[in-house]
Amino acid sequence: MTDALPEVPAAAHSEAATRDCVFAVAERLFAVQGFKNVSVRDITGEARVNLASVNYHFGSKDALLFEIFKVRTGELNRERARMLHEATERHLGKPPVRAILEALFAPPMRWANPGNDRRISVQFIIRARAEGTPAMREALTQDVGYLSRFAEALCAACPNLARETVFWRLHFCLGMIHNNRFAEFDRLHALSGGITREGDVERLLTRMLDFAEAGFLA
Amino acid sequence: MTDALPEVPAAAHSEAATRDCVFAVAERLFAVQGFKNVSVRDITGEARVNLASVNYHFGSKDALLFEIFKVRTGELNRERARMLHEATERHLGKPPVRAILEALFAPPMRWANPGNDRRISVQFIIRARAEGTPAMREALTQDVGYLSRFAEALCAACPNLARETVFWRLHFCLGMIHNNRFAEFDRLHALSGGITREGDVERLLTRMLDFAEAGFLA
DNA sequence: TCACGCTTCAAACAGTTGTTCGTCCCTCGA
DNA sequence: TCGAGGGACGAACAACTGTTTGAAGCGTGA
Repeated sequence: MTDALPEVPAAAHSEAATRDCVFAVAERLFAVQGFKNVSVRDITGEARVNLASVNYHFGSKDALLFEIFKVRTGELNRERARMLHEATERHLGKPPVRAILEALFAPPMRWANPGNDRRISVQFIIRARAEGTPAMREALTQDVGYLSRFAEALCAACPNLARETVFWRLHFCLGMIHNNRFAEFDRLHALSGGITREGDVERLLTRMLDFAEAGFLA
Repeated sequence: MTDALPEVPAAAHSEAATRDCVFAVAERLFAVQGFKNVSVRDITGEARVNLASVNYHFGSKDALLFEIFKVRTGELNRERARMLHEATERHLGKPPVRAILEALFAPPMRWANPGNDRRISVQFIIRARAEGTPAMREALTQDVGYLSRFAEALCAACPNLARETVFWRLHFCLGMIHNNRFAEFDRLHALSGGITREGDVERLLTRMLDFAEAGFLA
């Protein structure tokens, strides 16, 4: 065991390099292994920073998780809101169902494109939703704001549907997204005998929109 | 702290009462709090049995989780297969899409009915799928058998669809089910302002079938 | 009555966890 | 040149983790 060479001494930059590095490594490890399966030592070890860095820069391990969650969901929701806004303008205030759903589906799907930097962020968000802490769940419940805009747009696009029905179908659509985890893709791949490839994200997005749009207009 | 009264001394029955009790308590705690958030001491404490019971009866904490998972998924899949078989006979070997999807959706939805004993089992399965251990993921991948029967039935019911498309849409349907967690219902309830009640499970099942059937026939 | 098995029990084990402490380094402004 | 302060560092802490151990309790059949 002579490979414990310190090499570069954690890059003693004056900027907040260690903080960013901890953030990035933690996001990746959390996304792949889950929150409770990753220790502070795993993070600081892989990031080649001191053990105390997490508590110094973020306060606690839970606060680190919550910070990543806040940042990433904020980015995602802003992008979704932007696309919904564009669709609203493009369709003169009354976007059709498919355009609304595209604003909901496209950002996470495009970010999850293999090779995209944000791919791991999407996986983090999906996992965080599944095994979130009480603090995160509360934040999600209060964060209902951006989603309600989608709900209202859908209600306007489907005036013949009861509001209750629109909310349920929106719930079903969210389920379609949140099921797009690595493990689920692997399982689908095994089930289909290998004919389902997720390489072409745009194609998959079209598939999801076809399915969800038809379901919404049922 | 004088309330540590032993009361009934863990019910020294001759049958495997402790084993069953550990099984039931562990299932409930796992379902509500997640696997890593529940310690062996939490389980044995709530079950009022000795700490070593888990390792004695199940071998390890992981093996206990895996055992619960095997039992519950086995029950669920058998019920699904039974309903698919019935639908196949009822429709003379060619069940329509809706009947197939009902065989897939109805068992977990009916079990999740408030007041049903199996409600907590459904929540356990959903959570286990989300944060499963590698052993469970492997079991799920090999367990593809019962699902492939659904895939084949759907292919037969939709001869105009490409097989690839059928598999993807089946994947979307599974996402709709797996999103039915307590936390998601709470969030939907907050989003809709309280108009979405999950009390009537049959109604919800109908909603899911309406949505999924239309999506499949798109 | 004895001895054998299955089960339960209290206690301890060794390892890991998140967090905190005091010290050192290095940079920037006076 | 000096002093100050933000940051990194190694080390230690106390709590909790899953698991193991050896003894004790227990009912059953000989």
